[in-house]
Amino acid sequence: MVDAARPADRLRAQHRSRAVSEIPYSYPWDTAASAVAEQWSSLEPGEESGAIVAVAGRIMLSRPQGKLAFAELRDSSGSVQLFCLAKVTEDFEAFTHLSLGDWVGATGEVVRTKRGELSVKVTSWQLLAEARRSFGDKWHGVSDVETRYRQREVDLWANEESRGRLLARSALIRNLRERLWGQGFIEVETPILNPIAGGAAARPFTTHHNALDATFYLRIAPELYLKRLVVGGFERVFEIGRLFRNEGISTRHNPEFTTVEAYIAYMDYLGLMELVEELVAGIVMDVCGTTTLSYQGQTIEMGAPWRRATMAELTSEAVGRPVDVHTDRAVLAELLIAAGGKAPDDSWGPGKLLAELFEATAEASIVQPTFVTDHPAETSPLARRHRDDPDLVERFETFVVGRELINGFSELTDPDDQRARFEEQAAAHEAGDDEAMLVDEEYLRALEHGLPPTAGVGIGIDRLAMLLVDAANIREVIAFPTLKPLPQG
RNA sequence: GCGCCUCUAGCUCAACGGCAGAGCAACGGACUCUUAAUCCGCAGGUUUCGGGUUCGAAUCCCGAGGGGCGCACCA
Repeated sequence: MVDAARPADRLRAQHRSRAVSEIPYSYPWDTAASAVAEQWSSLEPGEESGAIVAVAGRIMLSRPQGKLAFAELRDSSGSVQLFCLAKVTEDFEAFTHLSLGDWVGATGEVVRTKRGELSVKVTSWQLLAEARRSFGDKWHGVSDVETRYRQREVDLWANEESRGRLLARSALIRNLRERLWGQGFIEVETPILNPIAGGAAARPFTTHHNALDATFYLRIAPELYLKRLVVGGFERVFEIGRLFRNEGISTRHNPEFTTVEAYIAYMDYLGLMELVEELVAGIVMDVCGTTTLSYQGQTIEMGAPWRRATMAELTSEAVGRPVDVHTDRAVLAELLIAAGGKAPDDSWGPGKLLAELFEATAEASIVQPTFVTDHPAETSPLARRHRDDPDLVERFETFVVGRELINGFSELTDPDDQRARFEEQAAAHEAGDDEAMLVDEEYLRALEHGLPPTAGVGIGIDRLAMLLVDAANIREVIAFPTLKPLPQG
């Protein structure tokens, strides 16, 4: 648990506080720990390189030994040993009293010790920060989950795997950006404070702007704004950013989470599926070095192409009889009840029933990346109607290990149809569905200026990161996951 | 929101109705090639909090709080 300084920690601070007044404002380091290992790997035991380097980092282990002292210094690139001698090292006595966790800058010659450890033979060094609190057991690290999430700085200091997970996430986002830039996309930013929370079905967070005396909602999706930018003439746009949904927290859900949404003019959902599987497979290859992932004991093949099947096909397969959006309502409702799904509501049409039936039966059993396509129009108010069936839309969702990872479609460009769909949603909202959308007049006006045929997609970055690093819990790939605030006092 | 589990020193864990302990780190000391160094010494606790049962509670019971997992919610 988080706590004020306990006696042992206070003692530690008192003993060492004298040194803090001498902490410099900068340190002129010139060599990363990993660079020492790479450049002087051929030094023989006992050999001295003649090269003087300055390194900086955190003391992870300290082994003072009389007139000698060894310490492991870690920076963001790796670790290097510091080797001190009373005869050579300035302020040697103080060095032997360093604590685990202290930050130090050190200058000296690169040598390999008699016992074969590549080291910096320190001539001068400086304390850069003292660790007034210990991080815990140098062997076991910190495993308490609450400490790991609430005090991520401690987790990162103590646990190599935690550092690796966040680094992989960073590599993923960088790779994604570079790929999209390379394909002619421009990166944009759209409002997080929205007068209407649109673009998805979810309960929003509410806030208030004092000067305007207006209610705002934290965005639940950037979709509508991004399409307005396409209307404005940006033919390929994307945004990487945080979305906020006021719903339950689970191993797969954090109230604020990160997605990339991308819109491409002149493309439909068929072209988009190809773009998306190539994009994601490429990222996985670059970050992991392979497209074959091991996730929670299962082997996942992320290489393109991915399986494609319609929602009706997969649902039919799962329930053992053919069903689709034209199947009689009563039959679908009965199958849904039999499958133990959500209790059917009288207001639900066959589209909603089919979607629920899919979720209750087929969804969880999809392990390998699969494009589930051709959703009911009823549950997809922003997607364009299917060219072969007006009760369906041209949409896909990608599921991996039973989870929705990606959602995309041919965008609805017709303002009249969009208004009709909004009005259906608003009616449902009126009837008590607080996740249904409202009519967004600003968006409708934008469509009236002309949205060309466009395909759009959203990818859950956190969930993709979970796959890449084999994390069972979304909190492992979020630096500071949402937690219940601790009681005051 | 519901169910099950869990909370002991800075960290990792013992003690399971009978004196609250160990290892690590911290603090003091010895040691001229260490690798989780080794050795000697010292200190560190309202056992998450509040009630109750009992001669006696970290341990059993009730309540509160934090956390984990599952369910629900999440197209």
